[in-house]
Amino acid sequence: MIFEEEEMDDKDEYFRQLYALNDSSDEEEDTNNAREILKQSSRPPSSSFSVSSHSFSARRSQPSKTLGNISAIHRTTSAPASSTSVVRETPLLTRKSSKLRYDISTPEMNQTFSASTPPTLSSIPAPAPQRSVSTSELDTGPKLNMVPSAGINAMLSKPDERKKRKRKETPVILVPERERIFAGKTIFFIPPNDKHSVREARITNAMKYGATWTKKWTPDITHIIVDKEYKFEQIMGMLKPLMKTDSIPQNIILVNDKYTVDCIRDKILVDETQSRYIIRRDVPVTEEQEIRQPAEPRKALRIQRRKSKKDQDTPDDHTQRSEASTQSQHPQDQPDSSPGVWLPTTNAEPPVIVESPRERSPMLDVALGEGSELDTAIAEIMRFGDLPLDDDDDEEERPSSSEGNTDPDHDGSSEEDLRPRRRTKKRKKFQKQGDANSAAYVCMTGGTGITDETNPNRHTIQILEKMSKYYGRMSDTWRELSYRKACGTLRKQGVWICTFDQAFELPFIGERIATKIEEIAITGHLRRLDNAELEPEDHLLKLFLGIYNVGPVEASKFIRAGYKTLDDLRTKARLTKCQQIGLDHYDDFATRIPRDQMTALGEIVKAMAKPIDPDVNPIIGGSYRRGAKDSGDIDFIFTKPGTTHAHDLHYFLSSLVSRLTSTGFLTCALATPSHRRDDDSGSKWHGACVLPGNPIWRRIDFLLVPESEIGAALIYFTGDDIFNRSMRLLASRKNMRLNQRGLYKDLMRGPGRLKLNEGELVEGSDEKRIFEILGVPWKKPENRICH
DNA sequence: GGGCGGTACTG
DNA sequence: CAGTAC
DNA sequence: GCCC
Repeated sequence: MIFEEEEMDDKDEYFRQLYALNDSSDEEEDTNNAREILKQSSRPPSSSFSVSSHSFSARRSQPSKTLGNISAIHRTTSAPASSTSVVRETPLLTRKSSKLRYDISTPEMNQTFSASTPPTLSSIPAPAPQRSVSTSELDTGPKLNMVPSAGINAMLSKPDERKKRKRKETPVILVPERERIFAGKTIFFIPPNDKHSVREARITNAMKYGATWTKKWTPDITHIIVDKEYKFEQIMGMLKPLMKTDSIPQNIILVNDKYTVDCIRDKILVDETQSRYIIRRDVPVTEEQEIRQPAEPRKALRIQRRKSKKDQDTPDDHTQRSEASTQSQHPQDQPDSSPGVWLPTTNAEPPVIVESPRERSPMLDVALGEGSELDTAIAEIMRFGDLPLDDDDDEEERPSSSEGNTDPDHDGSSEEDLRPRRRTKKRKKFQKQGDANSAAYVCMTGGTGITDETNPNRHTIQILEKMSKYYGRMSDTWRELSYRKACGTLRKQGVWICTFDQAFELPFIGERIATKIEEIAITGHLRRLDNAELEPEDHLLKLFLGIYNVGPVEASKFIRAGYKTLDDLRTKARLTKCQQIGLDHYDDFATRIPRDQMTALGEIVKAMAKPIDPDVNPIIGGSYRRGAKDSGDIDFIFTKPGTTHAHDLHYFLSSLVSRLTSTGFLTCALATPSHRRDDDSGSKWHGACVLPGNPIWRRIDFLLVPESEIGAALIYFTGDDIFNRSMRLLASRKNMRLNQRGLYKDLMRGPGRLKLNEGELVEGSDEKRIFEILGVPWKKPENRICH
């Protein structure tokens, strides 16, 4: 399929450049069980592994050890060679400039490529200019070489029309006229293409704000934006032949790539002479270069980014700051519902913003009452000052908030200690800790599953969800969980979370995820994910894990055995009965069930249940009860007044199942209540069913619940997962225990949180009471979507 | 540095 | 008990 | 991964 091919190419190219740029991705040293298992097994078969699998004693003697090792590896080892070697590839960029070639051809060099010609006048209506020109001529040939020695000419994509690769050409949508800070500016980027996604985003953004992008040297260039990898000498080497002079004209602003970012962020053309925009030199500054590239910014701004700002923070600044920051958001993102905030339409843009974004006047803090519109805007600016701008060169930022300083309230008291405490320790509101402090529990706030297109964080969530799933595949349980929780938080935000600080403030979003959120906001990608999904094993894992009853261990075994396709499994692998079914209906089970079909299925079951026992009350749980538009499977809870044991409903279940089976509604059983021990339980039935007229097999679950436990069971079967776990965790923090049977109190836990007793049942039948007792505000099912 | 929900069914 | 699923 |  052509499309995919192209996609691949794009990706390929993307990574090539990515690595070449030495964007030291924040490589985690995470590896994973599955991969490790695979690795282990890829050793020669003679290794101990095969022995252990054959010899009971060997296996017996090792098991825990093996596991221990694995998880140790899992945690601490550096990534597998394969991934590190790729990433660490050294940049080709720092080659000597002496090798620059000056073979710049002159002819049509003077043609501006600005997409749809300069919207020079800010009065131009704003027919979204297409960036088509700029992107249409992606060079596919000898992959564009970003080595400076190749010179600009080589960097320019050849307009050859060989296979024209169409790329999604998202037209640039201009921001409102008055925000077009780059209107009338013509920008020349180095390298002069948009092949690197980060640069592409940068260029697109600039154009959104009114810039004209030129890929060729023209007289009307006003700005040159240079990727940070380039040294001054290299640039001059490249530019001289174009300019035909030895120095850059006075009227052209030469800055590094932080410049546009800052300008857009501050909605103003920032002072380009700041040192942070200077392009570094290889050699100590020789000033025979009379270019307008001040070695030191003339205006010694004391704005040395967040640090200095932080240092000025007074203690009370803290409180205000944190208070404000939980409330304020980027103005343009404020949901109109919030009162007292700055709205884009109210053109109440505080002048202070433009004046001197970075120098906050203490006066302002005083002058503005809380809740004032400016207030939030200012808080925002203050946050900006705190931004870990995208400087990657002097890496090692983000000191991992490791200061043990737990009470931010009175630490700087003695003096403005210069201790660069970067951020008020991530202190989520809630200080009451006598009791389980509630911020940590999603169930307290619930979640609105605003997943639809209206959610401003949709894209970010999608990507983070992929990360979560990826880690799930890798059996990295805890990272998976973390990402899911982060998604839940993000989902609840009414505004677009696009900066590190913004994200970091939120519960369940820490340093690492906040960084990723910012990256996603800026580039639209997450390198870590792009990376991860490139791993070939990952595809297989994904494939095999899709089989019902195949988990990480089995899937790894399959991969280890060399199976590549589902057909391989069909013909070669030994599968359990359930797995066989799962395989046969791989696509079926992967297909979501639309809500109306859920309802239809429900009607069938209910109709069948009625004659068996009219008192039995069937409830559809799961995502359906949460109001989902579609579901992965359908869950039924059967309960009946007066029952106290699931056992009381066994007769019902067996009758129901046999009747539904005979009508052809149920197509198979995957797990049936065990009668092995007749203690109790035996309350669960898993299988598959079909909707008459529809060949797709659907997963269906039945759960028998005595009336006395229905409340707890509803919670359990309504979910979602994260909500449940959080409820249970909360319970356990209160020395209680919540399971699908009920809420128990006075639970004693020993070391290692071993259960010492069962606890005393306090509530099982009333869903709301359980919330109440746990101190959780009642949440309707549709507000329990946290994942 | 240790937590991370708690249970039921299969083989 | 390990593995899987809910 | 995040939180305590």
